[in-house]
Amino acid sequence: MNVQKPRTRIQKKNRRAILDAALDVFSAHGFRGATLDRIAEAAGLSKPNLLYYFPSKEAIHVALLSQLMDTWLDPLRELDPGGEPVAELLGYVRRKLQMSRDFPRESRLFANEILQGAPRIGPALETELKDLVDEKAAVIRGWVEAGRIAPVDPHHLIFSVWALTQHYADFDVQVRAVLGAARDPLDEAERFLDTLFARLVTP
Amino acid sequence: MNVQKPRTRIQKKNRRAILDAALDVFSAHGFRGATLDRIAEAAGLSKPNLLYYFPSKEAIHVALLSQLMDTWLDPLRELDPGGEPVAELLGYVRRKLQMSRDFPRESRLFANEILQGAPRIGPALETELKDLVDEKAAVIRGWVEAGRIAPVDPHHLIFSVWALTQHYADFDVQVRAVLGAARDPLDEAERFLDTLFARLVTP
DNA sequence: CGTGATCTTGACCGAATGGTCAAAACAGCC
DNA sequence: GGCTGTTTTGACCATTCGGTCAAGATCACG
Repeated sequence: MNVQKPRTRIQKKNRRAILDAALDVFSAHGFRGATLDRIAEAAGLSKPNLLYYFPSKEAIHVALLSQLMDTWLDPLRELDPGGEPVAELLGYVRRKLQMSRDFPRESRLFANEILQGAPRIGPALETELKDLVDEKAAVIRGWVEAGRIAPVDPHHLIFSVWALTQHYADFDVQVRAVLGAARDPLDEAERFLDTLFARLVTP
Repeated sequence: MNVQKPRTRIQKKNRRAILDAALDVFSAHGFRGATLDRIAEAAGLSKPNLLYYFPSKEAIHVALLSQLMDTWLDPLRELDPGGEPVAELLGYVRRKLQMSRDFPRESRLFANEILQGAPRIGPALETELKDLVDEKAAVIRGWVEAGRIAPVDPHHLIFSVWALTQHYADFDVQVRAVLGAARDPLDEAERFLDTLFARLVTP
């Protein structure tokens, strides 16, 4: 199976099922903690059948990560240099938080990878990621110099968006343990982060 | 070896060496990714010798975590209800960031545990951690109601301190990849976070 | 120095795990 | 129905890993 693009209906369906199952297992147990048997079971396939569609456990992991990188940066890509600065930044925060809500598994998969020192997507960080961040940081710096937002380091501003939004996905267990069952973390986070970033960047 | 407190000199030395080596390995590879052989090698002992001091891999991990929980909450414990609110909060941020600088391995160990759903310290989150946070949150709420700091949700304020400070330890690889080799992330973070929280809580 | 307790290790074990393979089952098409 | 390429699987393998054990080395102390 060195098929890059699934051709048949069955291939498309099974590759989807495998990647979805693998996302479950990898994000919950990390790369080493995940086993092919568990992934196979979750996907409703036999282990050899898994390995018919992907050459190795590593290949599944890489497939997930590279697929993730794309969508992961979308919220930042949408930051519009021509828009109203404060509204643009608050919109970015809201979009990023929405990703924590919609794709917590992806967030944890990413967190796991970075925590282990990014052995598989290290290179992509220094190219794809850095390039995009530098580009948007320049935009933000422009806004600062024009006096349209308060003076802040653009890179660390972006880091703070990542840290704060991803925290609610990655540390979900902790957040819920502290808040108690009655409260909705993500709902409250939306209001809190709105306030936080509004105070931070409004001139 | 059901010794709780090391008695002899050798025991003290070797248990220290093991826990330090285990911290290295666990924080870098996660629980499942860590092997007794690696830990033993890093500690300069043979594997059976390891298991003379600790009954199992799990026991080493638990020992690390419970030892960690203690020091991990120190910065928050020191938050003084009688102090000047803004200075107290900024001091908390600075202390917490200092922990990311001094104990990045511990931070990653903790992050790994929470990411996996806190299978080993889950209970401690809902008791020890929650109790402390609730207590300090009440203090902060008092400050808000007295008009001494700007109105913010105390729990999410604390979460934001955790998220922002731990991000620089846990996602170090990513931060460095984006910033480039010439910049010192922690140094810049200190100034940035000072600004951020000052703007957030100053009435 | 002798002796009992502490410490260390080589050899080994069973279970789990990533991966292989050849053969069977199946799908699509004439 | 028969043929070809695709899909599925049971049986199997080599390695890794957590953990055991019995015997030997070393230490503390009278």
